Parts: sequence; structure tokens; C-alpha cells
Amino acid sequence: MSSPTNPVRVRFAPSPTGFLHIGGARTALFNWLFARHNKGIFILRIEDTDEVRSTEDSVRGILDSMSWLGLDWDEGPLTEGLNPVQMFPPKTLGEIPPAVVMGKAIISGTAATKGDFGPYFQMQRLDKYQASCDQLIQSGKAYPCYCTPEEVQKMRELAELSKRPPKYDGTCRNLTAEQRQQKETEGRKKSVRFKTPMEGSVNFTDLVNGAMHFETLLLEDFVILKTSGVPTYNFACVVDDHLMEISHVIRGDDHLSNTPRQILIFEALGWALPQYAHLAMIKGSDGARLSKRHGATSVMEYREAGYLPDVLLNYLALLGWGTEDSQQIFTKQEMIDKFLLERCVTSPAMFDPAKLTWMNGEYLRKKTVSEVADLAKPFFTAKALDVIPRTRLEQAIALEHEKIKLLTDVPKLTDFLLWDVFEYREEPVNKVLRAAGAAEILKEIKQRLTALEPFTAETVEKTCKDLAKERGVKNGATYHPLRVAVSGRTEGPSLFHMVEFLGKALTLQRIERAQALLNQPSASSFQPPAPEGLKG
RNA sequence: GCCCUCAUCGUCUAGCGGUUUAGGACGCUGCCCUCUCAAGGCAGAGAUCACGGGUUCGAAUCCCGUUGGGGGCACCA
Repeated sequence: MSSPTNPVRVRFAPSPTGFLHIGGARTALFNWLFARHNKGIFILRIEDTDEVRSTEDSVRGILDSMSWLGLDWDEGPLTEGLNPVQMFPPKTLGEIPPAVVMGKAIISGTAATKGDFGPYFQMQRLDKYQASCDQLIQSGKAYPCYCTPEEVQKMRELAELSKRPPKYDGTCRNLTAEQRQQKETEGRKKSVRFKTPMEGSVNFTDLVNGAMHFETLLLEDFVILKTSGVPTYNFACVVDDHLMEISHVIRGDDHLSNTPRQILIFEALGWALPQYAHLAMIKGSDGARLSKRHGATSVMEYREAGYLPDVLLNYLALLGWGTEDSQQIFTKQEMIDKFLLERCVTSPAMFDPAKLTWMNGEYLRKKTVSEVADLAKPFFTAKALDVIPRTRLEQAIALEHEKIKLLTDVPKLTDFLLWDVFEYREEPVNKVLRAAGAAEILKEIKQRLTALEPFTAETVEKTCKDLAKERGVKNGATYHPLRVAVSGRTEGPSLFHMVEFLGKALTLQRIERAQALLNQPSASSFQPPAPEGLKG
């Protein structure tokens, strides 16, 4: 699709009025995939023309999220050198290694950008919008409007009452020079409205949705320049898409009905149209557009919850796009190679956290223990990282590897292996340790393990098996009490590898604790002594 | 209210007029493996392709309508 004379140039244009959310990330991803697939340019443009809701924090947050996801942009704000955002991880996780703070954003006021089509913050491009606006007024395709918001509101209500479309009534559309002069001398504030053709239609072909048709009649004379001199979305968007030589506009289909307005502006200015591709929305579990009430919606929240950026990308790609063979797991390169706008789906998709989580586990299982340890570091406390030797950490992770779905699982799944403080759960204690004969067997196991040399998974297993055989009981009758005694729970890693990991001293100590516990009348809340750190 | 848009298992999707007893994935159930939990393997339940009309020898696939969902109708983007 790209050629030297007409290269693919796409943009992701978020407004900094909040963190980057799942829907925005999906739009960014599809633009990025399209650009990379076509060896084109991916631009990040900040649409900060909302004077009341735009915030610097949002800009930083968006840049951070984009960086974390690995959606690198060829043109747009620079991310080096200034105020890193300290939103991650949450304070409860303790200090984080510097390496984890990835995104370093800057704010629009002093923004440094890269690319030859900048600046990439719209508030720094006001002169360009003004110039195009002047051009429209001069050619009679736009006009100053002196109506107040209250007056416009009244017009709409009136129109609604008489069952006409609630449109601006065109009061200022055909003002004479004198009338205009009078409004000016009255000191009325001036906005600029686009003179929407009274008849005709706008037709275009959407790369995803196909042929589109809109009647111009239904559109009102919309504002393109606010009284503040700041452009509205539809106007700024068109001017920038033209000036930045955007070839394809890929965005959510909530913008579909904005497209005719934008096309009208393009035509009034005599500019060539980009191609359009509108993506179906992402819905929450109740079918409504994904929002906060559906749970986590910001990219940062998923980062904090222990999801991998590549997983989020992979999962998001599946929401609205698919291959002929229904492939589920993609490397980034595979996504780039296979991505086609033509294969984007037109129906809205529901966001399914369960599948996302499955995919995260799938990715994590394919990683080496060392990689998982590195990735999980931010989720351990600084103290844990300081006290626990790296090899120890990796061994513990290896024991639980296939069970890890989220990076936040790593500390949870390994705590009883790495620390002396852990809970003896009531149910297993009652069911397994208090079972008939269990105490006796535990005592015997302890005796034999005390003398055991060398103390390995194999020798411990043999010890248990031999004991079972001598007693004429099933192997399980020795395994289960030992498991609960050393871990406080019935589920966990391979018993003998776990025992080998703990080592003889710790194993014996834990068995003693379990025995002490059994001597207490109610075992429900055994509290071991204060933490002594890691032993063994 | 008006405009736009969508409609295949609970969910994400494959399917582009006959190869379909509608395929894959998540989730769910069962079995196997097994020292538990997972992971893995196998099997299964689950979709009259929203509904109603056409077109056609033949429709999930094309057309029309209905219903339902989503989006939009701002000096917000």
C-alpha cells in the first residue's frame, strides 16, 4: 500500500483528559501495526484543545503507557530526559528498581518533539488553525457567529419542539457587514462556524465498513473555532491530518459520524482526503461501551496487575481483528506481518479479562525462570529483593512456574517457600494432619529425615516410600502429612523438590512447628514466631 | 426523536452460495497423567448462524423488513 510517492502515514491522536485506556490502546495498536506492516510512519499527536479537561499528568500517562506497550512512534513528543512519572508500581509494593520506570514524559508547554511535521501538540499549532480558518471565511465557507451558548441552546430546544432536527438556526450565517459591525460594537464574543451545504451528501469508502453515505442536510453549521480562538476537534483534526500528510485515518467508530463534517472541511479547503478506517468499539461485560464501572480500563492498571505488555497487545489485536486460521498467539513480528485492515471486524467486541489472564500465563510459561524473575522483581518488596538470593528466588519460581498467570502471583505463590512466616491453613491441618495415624507418621518421618544423608528429592522420596511400605499404608499417607507440615497447605509444588529446596534444617523445623500446632486444642490460627528471615 | 452502524456457541472469532454433521480459542464439564495444585493430553456439553420474508436447484453466506445492541447528534474530543 505504501509507495515512495505516497507513503503510509498514520497517527494516534489521543486527548490528554485521562490515562490511556484499553480502547485507546487498541486504536494505537492498529495504527502502529498498519504503519509497521506498510513500512510507513506512525505519528503520535496530542489533541490537547480541551482547555478545561486536558492535564499534563494525562500526557505523561499516555506517553508512559505507549512506551510500556512498546508502541514506538516515529514522530511526536520526545520522551527522554524529563520528569519520569511515578505512578507505578503502587506504594504498597515498596520501592522499585530504576529500570522499571520506563516512560519519561514531558509536558506540552516545553515539549520537545521529533519529526518534520511538528509541533505535535495541537495547542502549539493555533496559528495554523487560524490561517485555515481565515481562508475559509475569505472564501465564504465559514462565518463569524456572535450567538451565545445560551441562545444556541434555545434554538435547539425550539427546533426540537417543532419536531425539526435540533440544529443551529443560521442566525449569523447571512449577516450583512453592518449587522456584523453592530454585533462587534456590542462587544459580543465571536466564534467561527462552518457553512454546511444545505443539500447534497457526503460519500466515502471506509476501509473497514465499506460504502458510507451521509445527508448534509442533517448537519448543522458547526463551530470550528471557539470564542477562545482554540479550534474544535473536527477542525483541528482536519488541518493537522492534512498538514501532517496523514494517508490513513484509523480510529474508533465513535468518530464515524464526525467523518462527514471533516470531509466537508477538507473539500472546502481544497485538500485531498485521507483514507478512512473505523474500528468497532470495545464493550464491557454488559454490552455497553467499556468504562470504569467494568473494572480496570487503563493500561497502567493492567501493568500494575502483572500483565505483560506483549500480552495486552496480543489480546487487543484479537479484539476486532483475526486471521483466517483463528491464530491466537502472535509474536509482535507475526502481528505486523499478518495485519490487514481488510480483516478488521465490523461488530463490537466484548473485553474478556479471563482470556487475557489465560494468555498472560501462556506467555509466562514460555519464559525462562530467569526471565520471570526479572519481570517479577517490581512486585517484590525492596526488602525481599535485598534478603533473598537470586538463585533462591529462581529456584522458588521454578517450583511454581506453570502456575503463574500474573506477575503479581509470583510473590504470592512463593511466599511460603521464601519466608518462614506462613499460615497453616485450618482445613488441611484438620483434614490431613489430624487424620488418624498422621501424627505418628509425621514423627517417624521426622526421625528418619534427621538422619538422612544426602538430603535430596530422591532420598526423601525413598524415605517416605519405605516408611509407607513398612507400615503397610499407601504412599500418600506419608506424602500428604509431610506436605502440610512443611507448607501449611495441600496444594503446592512437587513435594520432594519442595523439601529439597527447603533443605533439611528448615524442613525439620517446620515439621516441629506442625507438631506443636497439633498439640494445641484449636489449630485454626497458628502464629509462628516473628520472622527470622530466610534460612537454609 | 433523528442519523450511522452491527447481529455465528456464555465470550473472542473462522466462514465470503454448494467441500459445513458450522471450524478454532477462552471459559465450563469429564477422563488420563499424577504426591497435591497446576501444566499437559484426550473427550464432551455448548450456535435451529437474532427473527420474518424473498432471490436461487441450493443461503450463515445475496436482497428487503422487523427486533435487539452499539455509536453519534456540544464553543468535549
